[in-house]
Amino acid sequence: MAVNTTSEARLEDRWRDILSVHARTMCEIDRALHPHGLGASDFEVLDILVSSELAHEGEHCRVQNIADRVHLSQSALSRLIGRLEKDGLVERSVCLEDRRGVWVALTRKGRDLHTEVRPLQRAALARVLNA
Amino acid sequence: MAVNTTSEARLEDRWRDILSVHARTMCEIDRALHPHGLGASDFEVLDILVSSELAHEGEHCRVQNIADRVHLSQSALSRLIGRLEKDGLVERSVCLEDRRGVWVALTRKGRDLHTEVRPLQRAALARVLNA
DNA sequence: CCGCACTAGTTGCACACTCAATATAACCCC
DNA sequence: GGGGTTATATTGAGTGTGCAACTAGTGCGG
Repeated sequence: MAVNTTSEARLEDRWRDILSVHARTMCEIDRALHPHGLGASDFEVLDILVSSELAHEGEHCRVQNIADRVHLSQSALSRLIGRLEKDGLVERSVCLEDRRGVWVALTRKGRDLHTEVRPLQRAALARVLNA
Repeated sequence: MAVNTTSEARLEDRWRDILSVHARTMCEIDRALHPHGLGASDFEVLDILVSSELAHEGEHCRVQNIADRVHLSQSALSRLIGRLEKDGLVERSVCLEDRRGVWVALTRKGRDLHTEVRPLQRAALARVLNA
């Protein structure tokens, strides 16, 4: 039982740690990106789109593919993409081969903004995670 | 520069890891506690109150002391305590020695609910963190 | 070919969160 | 001791999120 309670305590400590690091990093990223009109999740989606472009040369990416990589509900992601589109950072278009799906593609503006703010996000990561 | 880019990539990977573990654990805890009318943050506050009771024998705790331990804004915490009070789990009273502050004390119901759901939260932690 | 189950994405709704402003109380220094 | 500053907690406004319901499209089996 003693073992059990100490292992439980370790788990708790670890969880507290995760909570703390998560909160501080999130906050730091938001602070760095907010002046550019982006939140942490917005950047994450932009980042995924860029890396996806590099990976398979395609300019577009299904919403589904983004959803797999980001920890957001379908609806939150849908609205997030809606906001990015409204800001002219991405474009949506129906996927012809499966008309249930929609393609999401970066615009020039989106790509530019990403290259602009990427260093800021990385710096924020470094500040908190290397502390 | 090569060093720089790989260390950056490590940072990114670590961040992705934190994000993933955080999301899954949060979700698991919420799922376990929701049937009892609590969210993860609610439980965390209850847990803090219990441990504070054990620590210095006092039955009450300043809002400030809770705020130091939980990653929420002042206003979010105030409303959270308001909800707990509405549900009869805690009681608020003005702090006599410093009348700016307010005491927060567990009710019997709050203590009971905590002992009831604590194992569930621990189990959720174990499920995700030991995976 | 039609129906039926399944998948992809969006929308309505409720709710918790943050930021900024506010109220009240305490501290402090002249 | 009174006026300015700081500390503590609450409230108002705006926003993002998750759940559940919904629409549209696919594909399989009879």
